[in-house]
Amino acid sequence: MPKALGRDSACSIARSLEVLGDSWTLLIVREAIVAGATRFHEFRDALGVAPNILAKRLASLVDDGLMVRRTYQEPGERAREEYVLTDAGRSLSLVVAALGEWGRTHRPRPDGTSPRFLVETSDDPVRLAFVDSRGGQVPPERLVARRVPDRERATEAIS
Amino acid sequence: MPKALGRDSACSIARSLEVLGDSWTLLIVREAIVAGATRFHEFRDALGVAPNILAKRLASLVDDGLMVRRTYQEPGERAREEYVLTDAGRSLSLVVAALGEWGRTHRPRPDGTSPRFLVETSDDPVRLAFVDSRGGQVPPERLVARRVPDRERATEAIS
DNA sequence: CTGCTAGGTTGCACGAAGCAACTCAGACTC
DNA sequence: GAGTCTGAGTTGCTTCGTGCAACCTAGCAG
Repeated sequence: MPKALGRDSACSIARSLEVLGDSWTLLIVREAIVAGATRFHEFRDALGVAPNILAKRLASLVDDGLMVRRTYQEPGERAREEYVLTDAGRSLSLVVAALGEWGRTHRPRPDGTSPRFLVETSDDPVRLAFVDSRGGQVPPERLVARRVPDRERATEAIS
Repeated sequence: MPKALGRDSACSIARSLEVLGDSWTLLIVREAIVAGATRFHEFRDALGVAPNILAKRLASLVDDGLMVRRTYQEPGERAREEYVLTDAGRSLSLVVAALGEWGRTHRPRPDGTSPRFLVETSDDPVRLAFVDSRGGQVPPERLVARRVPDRERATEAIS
């Protein structure tokens, strides 16, 4: 976690990375989104992460509002803890999908696996794409990037 | 950088994070994509990163094939180094855009700025979206995630 | 009352991050 | 031709987070 840009940079990417900068965090989120993991041991077994690190990361995710910690109890079992994604956490699926597509394309492995996102009702696989205001897809080569104040979007919508 | 999943995990996201896991790396890429930065001092001044860290990150980016280091010389100047994104580096725009949208939505700031991607010819702003095989947009709530072997995509295309 | 399992906590060792200071080489100034 | 400015780093030191292993605790099973 870089200290200089740190906690409340004006840049939205820096603010995202403040929460997600640690790579375990994104892997935990990936596991929750893709595999539906909710329990401590599911994350630990799937990722091979040390328990102290996992505890700290899960606590950060709860602090940052990406997950909620809930106590639940199955019949005949004792009370357990589970970690469930919030809306903010679930909406990281765009980031997870982008990372997955990039890794699959630019770091290919013959035996690789990737999270794929499918339409719930039809199992139709989906991709990530840039779309313009009329809903048409635009290839990345035809784009330019520019840093813009966030408020301009509201102004745009009004004017 | 997590050691356990580390260098050549079967998961494409873990492989992406192996390269991008350090948050400085993504901020450097962001700066190159959004601001078009190429020179050492441009990155240092924009990000406030310590020069030893920056030198190490840039070297990693070159090693990993996301950037190339080139010597150039402007007339009347001595030879300088510049760092230019490769295709692999430029295609991180999807990841950068996803992080920017997430930060803008879930970590809003009144004085925030975000990188926006615009269509080169028309200045029309674009968004990131999931699209199905027919090019229609699908909201994230209607998706399920599943881990799938990468090869199945090739098989899909054939069958 | 012993073991088993889920969900952690504690205690070190080591490597990376952060900061400041220094280097080096070419061009420009006087 | 001595000083100086500027870009592009390197070196040294300190501190903080990561990784590993070991330990702890609550409940249920036998």
